[in-house]
Amino acid sequence: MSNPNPQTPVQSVATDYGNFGDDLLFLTEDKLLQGIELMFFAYRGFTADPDRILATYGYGRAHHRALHFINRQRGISINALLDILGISKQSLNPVLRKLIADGLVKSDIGIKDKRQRLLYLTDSGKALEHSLSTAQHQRMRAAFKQAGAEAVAGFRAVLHHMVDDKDQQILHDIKSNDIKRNDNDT
Amino acid sequence: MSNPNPQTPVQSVATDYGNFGDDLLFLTEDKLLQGIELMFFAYRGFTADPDRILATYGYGRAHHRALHFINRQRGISINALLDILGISKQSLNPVLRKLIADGLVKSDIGIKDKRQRLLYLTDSGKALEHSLSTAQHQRMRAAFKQAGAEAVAGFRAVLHHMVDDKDQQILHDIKSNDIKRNDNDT
DNA sequence: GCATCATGTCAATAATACTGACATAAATAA
DNA sequence: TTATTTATGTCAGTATTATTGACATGATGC
Repeated sequence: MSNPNPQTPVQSVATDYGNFGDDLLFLTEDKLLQGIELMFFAYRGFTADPDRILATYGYGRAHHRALHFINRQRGISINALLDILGISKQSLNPVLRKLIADGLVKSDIGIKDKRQRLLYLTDSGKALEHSLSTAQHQRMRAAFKQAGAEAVAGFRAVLHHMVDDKDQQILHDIKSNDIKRNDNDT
Repeated sequence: MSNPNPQTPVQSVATDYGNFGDDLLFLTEDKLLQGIELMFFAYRGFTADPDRILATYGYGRAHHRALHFINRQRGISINALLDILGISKQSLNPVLRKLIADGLVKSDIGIKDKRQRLLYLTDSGKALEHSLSTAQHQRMRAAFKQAGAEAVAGFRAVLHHMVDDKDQQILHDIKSNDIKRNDNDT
């Protein structure tokens, strides 16, 4: 929106280097603008299916995120979960309290450090998490399939570069917690 | 997360067709899971810079979205804006009221239909919107540049397929409101 | 004239976040 | 051992963004 009047086209390249050819056309202002709007609408699609399921159980997106990362890192401590979620403990508290009260999450006292509470999904927690991730996987799988393998690699590359520096370490840690895979990772 | 025990790797292809080769490895469960987490962290990065700016002015993300789409479709009606944002008029009301009271948005009576209120940014509205979009463009431009033109095409393709059907028309309408461009779109 | 439409507004509620303050128990440093 | 720090839990107060329901006004269209 640096263009004061979008009724008239601006195809200038959005760099300090000037435009030396069609190879930089993907950096034009209108391409960036479309990227922004795609992020907005795609994220809405991304959350739509889980949101519908959550609503029927009386949960929200915050519960989803907690379930997701507890499932992802079984036995995660409260502090580690707070770091990933990027919220205050006072914000997480009622979410976690409800999940524990409803029997979806259990909290064990830490082994090495007895101050810690280590979080796990119960069977019903796993069941809900599974139904949420299934819905989300379906949409993503469909998008991946339609776009193709090469597009998916591009999608991953761009998103990865969009993640804030402070979150890169978290993202890395989560992945290194993963199973060693054949490593076609990029 | 359909895998009951993520400690053990599952490389099965996430389709009904079975795995007939490495060409479908981009659809494995762990690739989908990474895609989901990338969306989560990338969206957080995507909103981080504008959020910081908005906070200094006492505005939130809802104000940002309103400013963005009013700037994008100058003279947009309340109803059209509500359709894009996907919220109730009661939710938009206080947001818009504040933006108008603060002199960032002005609302004119419709020309053809005098019931309508057509929304425009004032000069100071344009200024704030510009500072927000500049921050967001910078991050996206950096991500685009680092990932490269081909990756950006893939990013766009995947996100486009992730947008909900009900939003595809909206996305299309917004784009067709754009200036005719050389049309290297896809 | 009368139903419908576009908008505005009030009230009540909910989810999700924040800060500040204080408590407890465990670990660790002095 | 004592003192401090750390991990967690909780209460109170507040803000943003959303919801639904209800009602009002003025313009449009039949």
